[in-house]
Amino acid sequence: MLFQFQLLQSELARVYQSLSITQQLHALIVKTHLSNDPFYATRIVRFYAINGDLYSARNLFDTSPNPSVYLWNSIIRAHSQAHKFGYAFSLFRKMLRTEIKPDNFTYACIVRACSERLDLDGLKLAHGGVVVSGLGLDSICSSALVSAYSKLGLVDEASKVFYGMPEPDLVLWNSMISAYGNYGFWYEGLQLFSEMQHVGIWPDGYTLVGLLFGLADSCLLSVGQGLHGFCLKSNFDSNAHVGSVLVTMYSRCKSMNYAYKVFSGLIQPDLVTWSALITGYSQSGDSEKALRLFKKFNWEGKKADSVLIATMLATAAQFANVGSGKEIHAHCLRHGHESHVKVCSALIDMYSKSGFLGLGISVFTIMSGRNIVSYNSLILGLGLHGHAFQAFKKFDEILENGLIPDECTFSALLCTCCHAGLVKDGKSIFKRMTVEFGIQPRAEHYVHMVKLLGMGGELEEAYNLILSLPEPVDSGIWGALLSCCDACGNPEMAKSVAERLIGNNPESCSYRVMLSNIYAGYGRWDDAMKLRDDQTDGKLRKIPGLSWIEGSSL
DNA sequence: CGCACCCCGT
Repeated sequence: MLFQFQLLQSELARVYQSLSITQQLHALIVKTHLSNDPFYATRIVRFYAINGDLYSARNLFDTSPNPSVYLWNSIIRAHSQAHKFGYAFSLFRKMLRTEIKPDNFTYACIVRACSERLDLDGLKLAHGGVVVSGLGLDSICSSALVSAYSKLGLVDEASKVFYGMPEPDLVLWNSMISAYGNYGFWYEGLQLFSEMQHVGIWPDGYTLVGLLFGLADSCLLSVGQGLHGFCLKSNFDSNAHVGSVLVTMYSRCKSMNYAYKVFSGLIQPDLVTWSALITGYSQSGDSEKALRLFKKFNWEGKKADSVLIATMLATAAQFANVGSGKEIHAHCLRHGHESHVKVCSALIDMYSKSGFLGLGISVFTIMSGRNIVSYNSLILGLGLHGHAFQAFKKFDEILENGLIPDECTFSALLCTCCHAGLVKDGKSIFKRMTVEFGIQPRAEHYVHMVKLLGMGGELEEAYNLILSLPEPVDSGIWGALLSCCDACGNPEMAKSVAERLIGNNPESCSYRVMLSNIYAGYGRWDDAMKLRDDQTDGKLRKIPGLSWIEGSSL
């Protein structure tokens, strides 16, 4: 019987995902009473989880007499990977009441779950649990904590965890480099890149993905090329993720020739990589090429997802003619993408930009399963095109239909007010959101409020609003103020605010990038380039062993 | 006997 289990298990590995083989295994261990051994139960629970049958997994778990820590971990992980966080946490609480103590894997899973459900309070509690359990110096928990804090925007918290570790392993270095990368702190990333090699840890594909992603928005082509050279030398370029982030990096730097070169060197570019390239062309204004590539993508029998479809609709919106937009619309009806929020709002956007707002509204009208999310898309669609009155009418309709507006609804309404310059209405809807609907404003709401005030000429009030927020203030909020200053013809204020930010964060380059992008957006190329040069000026030389990065050519 | 942490697109 044991032999039969092993046979079936190898069969399972061969066929990759099979619910029926899992069920056979399950039946087998029940028949042979092997299900009393948590080792077998653990494997089956995992197989059920892979096949998305949480009900059977839970059933097996509940009938297991002596769950081991492994079995607990797999059932908790099964639920949290399926985003059933409520079940995952209640299982965890149940586990705490048993003899079995959670281990580093349990906490890593819980920590990750907290970050995915954007639960900072939960994360802090879990962090406390980690420390109390004596796992504060565990590398697996620490990596999970670094990533989780970074995902919730708390890079400083992440670095506190990182620097608390006496001897970080490769994964921990990677987590911290990615954390910096997520927020465009490329300089900090490169410093770690140098340090890790100094202490004898060799980077892998993850390291490079984190570094390159951090570079993508800063338009530092020479540094990107240097790292690209490093990838080639270390054979990381065959790594699909590295290839994908290289395409993204070059695309964002508007260097489509390089992006295409990397792309065509990949053996099997995946959906994400195709999207990165197509988006690159679309964003660089070459919508013809983006459309041609999308057709090629389809000819090769590949399946687009809703994100790519939304990108294609945005691409089609760039054409004066509504024809290709309608083609993409037909494509998305054929493949059932029209139920996606992003696709719907892209459709509404595409039609209204092509001069057919009516068609956009009818997309909303005929779509099935209209909910608060679809209302949000429509409100945003109306708002983006200056139909503020209709947008507010739709808001009333939401309330009349007994739907409950969410934070995105208010985001769309605030955005509407921004576009229409309705400062008073914006202020009042912001107040209603917090007072009447009890919604805690998020960074995006403040971004809209800052823009609303700023574009209405009340730069001082916008500035004071930001100063009244608790630290750390999201850099996007500052970015909104900076672009308002410039748009209001007050680039001097932008400069002084940005310089103050740069002064307060001398080690961080992201504010330089922001100010540089503002200058670039207004065609002030000299100012922009100077700031970008200032980013690297002398800085790379300060990092030991990295002087090769700049000026290395491919 | 063995679960695992880090990475890509608007």
